[in-house]
Amino acid sequence: MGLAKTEMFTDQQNEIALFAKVFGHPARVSILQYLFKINACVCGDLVNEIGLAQPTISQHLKELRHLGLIKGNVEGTSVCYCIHTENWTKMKETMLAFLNQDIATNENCC
Amino acid sequence: MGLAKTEMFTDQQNEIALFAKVFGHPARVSILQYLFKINACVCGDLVNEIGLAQPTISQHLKELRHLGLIKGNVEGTSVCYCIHTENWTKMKETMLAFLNQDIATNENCC
DNA sequence: TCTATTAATCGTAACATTGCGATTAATAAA
DNA sequence: TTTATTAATCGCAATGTTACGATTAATAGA
Repeated sequence: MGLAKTEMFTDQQNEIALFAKVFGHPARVSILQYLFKINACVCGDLVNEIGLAQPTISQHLKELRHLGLIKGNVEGTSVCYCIHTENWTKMKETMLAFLNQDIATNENCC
Repeated sequence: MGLAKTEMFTDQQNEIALFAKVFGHPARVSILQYLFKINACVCGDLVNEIGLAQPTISQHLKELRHLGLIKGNVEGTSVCYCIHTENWTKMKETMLAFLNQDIATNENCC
């Protein structure tokens, strides 16, 4: 079908999946890493930096913005993007809780 | 097109995206959480636990297995699954490096 | 051997994602 | 006002994902 049956999962599980999904494309990973590296607003040069067409980058930026992980503000004809630090921290807590689940090694097992 | 242009990204970026992608569905998040909670091999009852059809669960398990995050061994007519702890730890390091990127608050910015 | 049980695989329908050319909207500069 | 610049949006083709009924394969138990 192509669409997940979100109603059978908890809000937390759906939230983790939503965040993970947005990291599930190397272009978005690359955009985020670049924004961290530059450590400032980036006005436009993401297209040159990443190497995908302008509409494609714009679409990836939109997804990141809609999840709240980046913010962009208009500056003349260009738009400046940077990491939304508060939301990034919140997202990180959710993801860390998932990744840091404890594994008490079970001997009578696989 | 539906397929990412992986050749324009680093191995690390593609790896992060691959791990994130597999977490990008609540059923797989749920399966992993259950395996952690039970903390043992789970023989078959994932279908009852999650609530999706058997072929669907089997497909999700296959993806988790192919990425190496779980392992399953045959036990009679059933198959027992559990977390692949070494690989989980490796994956965690990769993801943590990405999530923990430093944000030096930039004042002359957004 | 026959039958039940369990899980993988096949096939397919419905929907989502990715990428980009073309266009549009908004502002700046001339 | 006209023209350039920048980024969003539209529209679409190609491909991927999700879900599940039906089938198959493998083994256990009668």
